[in-house]
Amino acid sequence: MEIINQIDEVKRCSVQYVLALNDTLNVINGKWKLPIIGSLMYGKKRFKELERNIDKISPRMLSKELKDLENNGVVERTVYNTTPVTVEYELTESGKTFHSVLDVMVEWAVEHRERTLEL
Amino acid sequence: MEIINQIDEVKRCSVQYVLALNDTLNVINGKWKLPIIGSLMYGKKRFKELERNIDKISPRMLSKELKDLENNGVVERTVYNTTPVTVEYELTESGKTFHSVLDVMVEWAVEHRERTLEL
DNA sequence: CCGAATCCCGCCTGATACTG
DNA sequence: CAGTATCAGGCGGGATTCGG
Repeated sequence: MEIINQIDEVKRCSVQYVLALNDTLNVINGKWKLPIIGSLMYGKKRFKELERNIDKISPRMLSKELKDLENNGVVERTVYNTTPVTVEYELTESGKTFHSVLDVMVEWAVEHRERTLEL
Repeated sequence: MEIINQIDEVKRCSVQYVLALNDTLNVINGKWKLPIIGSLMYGKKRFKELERNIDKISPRMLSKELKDLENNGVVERTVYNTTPVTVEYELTESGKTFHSVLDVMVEWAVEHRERTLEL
């Protein structure tokens, strides 16, 4: 058991660990990434729909954040040749599984609150 | 199964969920929180030790971030009446369990890389 | 409709110096 | 040692305008 913990600590210390952690942080960072992901959890949406769904976001920010998420492989963008053009955004498979990360974050916070209030 | 997923979605939509998520985000945000937590994972440390351990952090930032983490119940501060004063920082119980959140973030990132490279 | 380009501001952060 | 004080710079992000 002791040796197991040491192995885990080594793993946690590795460069790979830190790099992977950064990947996840990049999906989270900024003010709008999570609201966008949250909105897309319910299915594909168009640009304007997202803009309406997410409170107070400007098209500039929405565009920038969507591009980030696309580069990170979390969101997929599809353009349809209609006039005017229609663009749809949806979560990739990885994007869909991201809720598991969020769930753990929430779980920790809830337990943390209980532990903190106990004092 | 379908009904279960709906319950989960409702849960994820609730105000409580978002608030808890924010709690966790506050523990993560900024450039220095995770390095500090990581450094304290190996045991209690004094201010100067942390400053030496964490690359390029200024005392100003270290002080501020430690104060944040203390307010969030993740770090505990102990002052000893020596001359000159000795101050030790250590993770609270919640702080120690936080690695479980980090592990899940890393796990997601690793799987995400595999899925993305497959294409 | 779907953005790109531009301008601008606040605050977060870094650097440096100083105190109990 | 363990921080605080002060100033300056950069960058995230808001507002607005314009183009395909």
